[in-house]
This record gives sequence, structure tokens and C-alpha cells, in this order.
Amino acid sequence: MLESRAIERALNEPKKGALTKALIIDSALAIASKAGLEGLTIGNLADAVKMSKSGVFAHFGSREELQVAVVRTYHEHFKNLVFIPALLKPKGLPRLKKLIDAWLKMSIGGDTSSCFFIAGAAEYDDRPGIVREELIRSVETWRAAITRSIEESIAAGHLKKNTDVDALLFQLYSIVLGAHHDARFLDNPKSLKTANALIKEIFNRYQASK
Amino acid sequence: MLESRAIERALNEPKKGALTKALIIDSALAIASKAGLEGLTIGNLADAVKMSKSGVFAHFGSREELQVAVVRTYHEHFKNLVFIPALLKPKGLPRLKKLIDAWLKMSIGGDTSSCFFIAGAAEYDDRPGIVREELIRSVETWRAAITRSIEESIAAGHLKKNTDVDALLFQLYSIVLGAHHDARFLDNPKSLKTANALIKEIFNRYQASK
DNA sequence: AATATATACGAACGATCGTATTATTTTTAC
DNA sequence: GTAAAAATAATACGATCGTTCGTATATATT
Repeated sequence: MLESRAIERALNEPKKGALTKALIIDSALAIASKAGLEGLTIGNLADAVKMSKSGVFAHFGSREELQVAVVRTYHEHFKNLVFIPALLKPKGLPRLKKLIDAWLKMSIGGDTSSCFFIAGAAEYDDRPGIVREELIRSVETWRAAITRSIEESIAAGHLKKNTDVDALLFQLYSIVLGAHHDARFLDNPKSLKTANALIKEIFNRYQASK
Repeated sequence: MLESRAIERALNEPKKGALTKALIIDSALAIASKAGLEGLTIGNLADAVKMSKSGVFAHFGSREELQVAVVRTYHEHFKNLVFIPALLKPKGLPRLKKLIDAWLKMSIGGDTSSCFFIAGAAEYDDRPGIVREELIRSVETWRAAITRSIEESIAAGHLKKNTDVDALLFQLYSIVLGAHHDARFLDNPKSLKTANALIKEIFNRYQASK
């Protein structure tokens, strides 16, 4: 359970509502993981947490705010599952590799859950509003983290000095998108292997000659 | 107008309904291009064609069948816009390059329309049914066309004999997905240029040494 | 011209959507 | 323990969803 952090925090607060809210968001995250953010409705969420629609609704004030809360929570989830573990690796190429590897794994994770940063991008690429804005904020943060790690790899001498940072980011991001597509839409079981081989190849190509 | 072919064909048939149906699908395609296949409803379609909901409905029997009809029509659209033009190029690398180039251009086309093969894949990667099946059929057909062109390029000596066909397909497909993502979700105007540069680089790498 | 068929309409169905208002219960504060 | 406050429920609203039904009109066949 990754949300326990938020739930624990809520338990120490004077208000009990904060705990309930955390439990609701937890359930909302599960629903949206399977049905998408647009498939998350106040009705099915209320059923899931065994509350009335109005009871759930009162915690957020609007469906959009609920969706934003889900995106924010997923962002935390993502940070804990992908970003933090990579920080344990030494700065430079090892960390960069870990960032991509962890992301790739969770993106095509065998179970029903997909990566919100990918699924959400497709869902909201033409749907303006605060949900889209929140998604963009998250994705840009994530891309900035990758970019920083690429730059650190260059600074550390792990990647060639003349590495085109934007182009490398684009390639890595595209491969994860491709693997996500192949695995989730086409049900291709080889997508993870194909993606990993390509990532390895790319890093070799950009690697500073020893 | 790309649907004129179907409309012309309908005009020559005895029944008038075929024409109306073609006009409805034409309008449905426009709606689904902006709002996605799930954003296409019988209600907004009826408004668009200035007909009653039941009048529209009668032509398809169900909303799912309407969506399938839209996918089929888009497939034709795609064939005319991407596949056929590439056939004018000589077999091998020139044709392969044209296939990808035409697809890339229409995928991130400045206007509101997106590529159904990409948008639909995301929309239906976890939504079973005949719409998903029709989408998969289309996408697999398209991937088979790219694959064939890669193999022809190898046979013609344009690409290295030991080219990994699946890996190359994956790379090309991923780059288009990445460009689509960057252009449509992140509004990055450089995505086309970045993608084109990468495609060029990839073909250079796989090219048989002269 | 008469008949048969295809096509379209209008109204209504039950379901679900998000949300607002009002009531009841539960938790907190004194 | 009691009053204030917060949390949850109950109910209802208007909109929209896909779909069905009976009926009218337009078209095609004979």
C-alpha cells in the first residue's frame, strides 16, 4: 500500500474527515487506474467506498476537483515508486537508467493499472480544464527530472559532451510510449524486452568513449 | 473532401438511405476527430446532421456499430491519405520513408483532427468490444504495411541484411507516438522537427553501407 | 396510380450524470 | 454532558445517455 502515508498523516489530525477523504481518494485512484479519469464518476466511487453520492461529493465540491486530487495523489505515488528509488543510485547514468527502467516497468505493469501520465495525456490532449493543467504540471515535472538526470550524466562524463538533451529525452519518452502502446493495446508480451534492448542501445550510442 | 468517394458511390445506388448514411458517417468522423470515439454520441451527431436521434440511430442499430462504421471509414481515409501516396514512390526505402512521413504529418496535423489509430489505441486499450477489435484490425493492417515495406527495403539492398524488422518497426512507431504526444498534449511546436531528425538518423544507421 | 417498402420523426423509457438543498447523524470542543 | 461544528445522508433537479415504439412521410416497385 502506497497511500498509507497519507492515511497515517490523516489519522494524526484532529479532523476525522481527512481520513475519510484519503480513503476516498485511494479508492478513486483504483477506479481511475482501470477506467481512466473520465471513467471515474461520483456514482461508482460512492458505491466503491459504500457512501452516499452526496457524502463523497461534499469532500471535493466538484468532480473536476476530485479528478485533480487523484492526479496529485498519483503524482505522489509516482514519486515514491519511480523517482525516490532512483535517487538511491549514484548521480549520472546509473540514476538515469533506473529512472527509465522503473517508469517503464510500472507503465506496462501486468495488472490493470496504467501510467496516468501516459493515459491521461491521451485522455486530455484536447480537453481543456484544470485536470489537463494538473496533468501537464505533473508530466512537465517528470520530464524536468529526466532532463536533469541527463545533464548530470553529461556533467559526470557518462554521456558525450555534445549529447542533444532534448533529442535524448524525446527518444526515451517515445520508447516508453511505444512499449505502453504495444503492451496495453496490442497485448504484445515482447514489448518490455524490445524496449529495454533499445534503451540499452541508445545509452551505448550516447555514451562517452572510454 | 475525402469521403466524396463513398458519397458518390452511394448516389449511384437505388436506395437513398445509403447517401444519408454516408453523410451521417462523414459528420460522425468529424465529431469523433475532435471529441474521440467516446465523445461521439447519437445526440450530438443528430444535432450535427439536423436529424432526429432515432433517425440517425436507425441507420446503425447501436452506438457501437456507429463507432465501428466510423473506424472503418477512417481506415479508408487513412489509406487514401497515407498509404496510396506512398505506393507512388519506388519500392524500398523511398516508399518506407514516405509512409512514415505522411503518417507523421497527419498525426500531428495542426488542426483539431488527430490520428484515430493513436487516439483510439489509448481510448480502447482497456475497453473490450467490437470497437476495440475493429481498431486493432486497422492498426495491425497498418503495422503489417510498414513491416512489408521494411522487408522490401532490406530485399532491395537499401537497409542492412541483418536489420531487426520488429525493432525498427517499434522505433518508427514510437517516434510517431512521441511526436503525437508532444504536439497534442504538450503543445510543443518543435515535435515534428525533432521526430524527423530522429527518423533520418535511424534510417542512416540501418542503411546498407555503400 | 396503387401498393409496398424504406426512411425519418416525436415521444417516452429507465439509467446515470453532476450538483444543489435540506436533514440527520457523528465527531469535536468546552 | 451539552452545544457547536463537521461529516454524512436523503432527496430532488435538470440534462443527457442509448434505445424502443408507434406513426407519418417519402421513395421505390409493380
